[in-house]
Amino acid sequence: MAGDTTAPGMRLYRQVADRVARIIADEALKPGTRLPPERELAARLNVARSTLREAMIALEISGQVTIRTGSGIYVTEAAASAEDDLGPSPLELLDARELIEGEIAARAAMSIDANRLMAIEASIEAMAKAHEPDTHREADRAFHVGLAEATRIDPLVSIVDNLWSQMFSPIFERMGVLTGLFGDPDDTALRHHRLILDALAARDAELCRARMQAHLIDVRRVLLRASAFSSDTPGNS
Amino acid sequence: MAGDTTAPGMRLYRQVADRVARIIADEALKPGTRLPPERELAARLNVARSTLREAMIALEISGQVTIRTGSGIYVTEAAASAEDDLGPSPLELLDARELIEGEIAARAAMSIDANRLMAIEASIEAMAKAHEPDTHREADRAFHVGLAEATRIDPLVSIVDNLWSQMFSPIFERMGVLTGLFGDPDDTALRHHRLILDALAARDAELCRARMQAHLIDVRRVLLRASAFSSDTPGNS
DNA sequence: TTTTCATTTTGGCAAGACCAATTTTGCCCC
DNA sequence: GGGGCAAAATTGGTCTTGCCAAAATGAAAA
Repeated sequence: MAGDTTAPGMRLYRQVADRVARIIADEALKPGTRLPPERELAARLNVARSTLREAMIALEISGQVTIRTGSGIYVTEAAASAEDDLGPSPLELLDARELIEGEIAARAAMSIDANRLMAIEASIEAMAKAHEPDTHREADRAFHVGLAEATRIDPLVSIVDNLWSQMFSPIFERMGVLTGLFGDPDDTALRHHRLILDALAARDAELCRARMQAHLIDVRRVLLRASAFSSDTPGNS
Repeated sequence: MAGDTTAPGMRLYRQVADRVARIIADEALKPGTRLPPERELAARLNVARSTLREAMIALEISGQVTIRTGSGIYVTEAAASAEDDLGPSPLELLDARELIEGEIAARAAMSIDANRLMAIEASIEAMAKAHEPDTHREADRAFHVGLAEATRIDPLVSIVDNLWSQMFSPIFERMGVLTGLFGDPDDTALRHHRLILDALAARDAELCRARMQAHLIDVRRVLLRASAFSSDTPGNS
């Protein structure tokens, strides 16, 4: 995978933006460093200045560089670490999820309605029938997000959704954990989801919280076991 | 030129991007709608095509439009609601904060070290000495974020930080609530922060949670009182 | 009606020119 | 030598023109 970073079909300004971003990362340019002038960069990358310019605007919008009229283009803080940002460690994410989703489960038990209950049940069935990791994972996500939706507190939905997305950051993928979670022999996750659903239907907030926490602790167990096959420890950095 | 929406000092491509975004919002263009061709748009807005092009790339990067070579520029889903997206209602955000920050406080009580404790104490002192709303608000933020940091769970820091940022979305500002919070006669928030600090120093998790929740409930009270002066009710859409 | 293909439309990219903000340079004066 | 100031060089900002390639269009052919 040492090959090109960008597909040849992609528009030039994107390829250029990627290349410049890579230069920043590779040469470990400190925040505040000034990039070569547009004209020079354009010449070096064999593109017109207009194209180079579009690329820089793309980088500016995504917060990687700051353009100062008449002065130059400077790399920002975000850019320096953009490349090797592995995100929070999976275990840390699980810490956060245990703390938050436990409460969400409890709250959901009190505020859930029939429709949400059905939606969550549907996600469980979908997970049971899933033949591929992707489908399985998506159903899993639907369950946890659905629980957040049941609280009727929108910000919580975003938070759970975000935490979930981060679970599949590069480092996590590299550990091959998703397959580990999917390949769990008797699908403990599925069993746990069903247990939570029962508690939810019974409107038992305490039980919900406890079972959700137990579920996430088990995810941690699977996670640790899966990462044992990897040479790296899952600890951050 | 007609009354511009954006400051004249801003670079043209940004002004153009804003104007196009406003057109999309004003005319309520549905996702999938095709915008006029670049040449035509450029002419209508009195800018060069290259500039119009930079603006469209900015919009593309920020996910508001999709550009298809040889076909046209189409508005995406995100764009349609971008303009009138007031974000979650403040009360909803408080719901989320009560649920999450209560647990964070409890957890912080168990994992905080001397340094974090000092940092949090510093934020309280800063808030006490604050003469302007901005300074006061910043110290307030430092307190809540500091608490999250004390848990040593990074994702929680991001979450608290985000929730805090959203508290000051357009709708919230419009309600003049920040001044309301700042102008609180005897600064109840400051008193509450001190109480939480005490519980934190005593490593009393339960007390921490309770006091944090009490604090946020009080914030809600102030919030509601402040919004009473507004014609709009703070309820979500 | 369906298919094919030339035409038109639309975005993609390049090159050159000039303007405006900023930075640098060099000179004058103290 | 040091400080201040103005010209010059540097650098991003914008416009214009030109041509190419992909996609959509519509007429002609099957």
